[in-house]
Amino acid sequence: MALDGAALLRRLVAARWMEAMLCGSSADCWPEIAVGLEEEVVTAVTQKEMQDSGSCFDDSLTNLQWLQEFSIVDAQEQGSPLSLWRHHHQGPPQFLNPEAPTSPLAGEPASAGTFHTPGTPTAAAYSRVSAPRGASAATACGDRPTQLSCSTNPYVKPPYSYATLICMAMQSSNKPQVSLSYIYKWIQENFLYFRYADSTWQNSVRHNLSLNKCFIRVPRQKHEPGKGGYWTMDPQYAEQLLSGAVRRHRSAPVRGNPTLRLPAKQVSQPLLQGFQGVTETGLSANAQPTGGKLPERLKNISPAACKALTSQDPQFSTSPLLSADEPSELGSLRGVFDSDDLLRSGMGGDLSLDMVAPQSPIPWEEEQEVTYASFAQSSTFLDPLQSSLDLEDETPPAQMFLQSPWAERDDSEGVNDLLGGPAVSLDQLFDLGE
DNA sequence: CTGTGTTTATCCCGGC
DNA sequence: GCCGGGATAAACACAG
Repeated sequence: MALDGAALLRRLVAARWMEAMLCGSSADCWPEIAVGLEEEVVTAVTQKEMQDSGSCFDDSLTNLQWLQEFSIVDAQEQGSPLSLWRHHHQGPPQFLNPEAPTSPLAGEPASAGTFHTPGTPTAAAYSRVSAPRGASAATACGDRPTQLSCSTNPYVKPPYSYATLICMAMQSSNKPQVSLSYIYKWIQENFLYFRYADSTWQNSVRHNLSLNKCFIRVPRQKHEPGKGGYWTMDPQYAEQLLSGAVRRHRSAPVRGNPTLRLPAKQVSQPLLQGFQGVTETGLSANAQPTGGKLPERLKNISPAACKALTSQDPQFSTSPLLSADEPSELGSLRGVFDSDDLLRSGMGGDLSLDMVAPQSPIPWEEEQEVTYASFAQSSTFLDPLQSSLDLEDETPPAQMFLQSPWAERDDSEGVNDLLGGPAVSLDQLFDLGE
């Protein structure tokens, strides 16, 4: 799959932007981020050009001086880094296109330790989980401790209800309906927690799909191979959600976090240290005294590998901020990264939401009404009966898609073709018109 | 057998 | 304290 410079930069900027947003003391992070980002872009583009000499790349895209001038402190006044980019380049960035992949994961695998989810950084506060205490603090902002993201920290359960997660998956698909396996895949791809958690969360997803009236099962066509049906969202309930019927997710019990149920004797030392760190920072009060289950993937991690993992991967890094004073830190962060501001800036043309979503999970936490409104108004959720008529064969392309759902796609075989659904821009989703 | 879908029960938490 | 929403767990049925 071709990865042009535009898509590359889009992802890198988005990823670094989210890192900065989630960086607790990130007021002056951007210059550092920009330097690193510029190096990344140049390096990647060079490699790209070596691989594909036929492609041309806008030099302006690698000029990140605008980014170095950006300060998080000024974010609320200036808008996003993207707005600054526009200011410098006097026009909409060309790398913004609605054909963008539906997740930043394609270019930024979780293993890279970047933040994929522009969700509000309330996840850590939500579950009161901190990263392994003994882990090194690899950060995106020099030696500053990094706020941990629910998307990159396997200890932090996302602050979203399962219904929300399902909605997010549905939205990201740009498809009228999605399969259960797609929902699984999307959640796992976007939230590291669910990669390492045991599969009980999948039961919860199924439970939610069945129980929640928002979700409608669309039977698979008889001639279609495969198991199960498709799931879509009822616009009627989306409307209800729009009217405020949906509440924000309450603080979640921590009992579901499998890493917190690990019997000490089964846990390799770095993880155990992390577990102890977790329990020593106030988590124990919330933790359930249930028996431990060690996620299979973690069971097989040798101490050495685990040590390497925790020392190299920011997702396992520790953050002293995520402890007693975490709420206040996150509160301030939430203010900086307030999604309403994000939307307002998008309405003002300062921020193209295409960059933030729906390619990736939206900051849902604070403005679910808004985002659910987007569902109500989105063409993504169609009449299931009508949708079923338009259902395309999922099998071969879907298998490919599920194996690499966020892989970069050429326009010629764009996501729309693959997904069989209409492309929904964020302008449509959020109805940003006056 | 595995994945999917449904149902029931229980617990936790926040709001009232 | 009660109630509702959400999470978790489990059992069961069904289809491929």
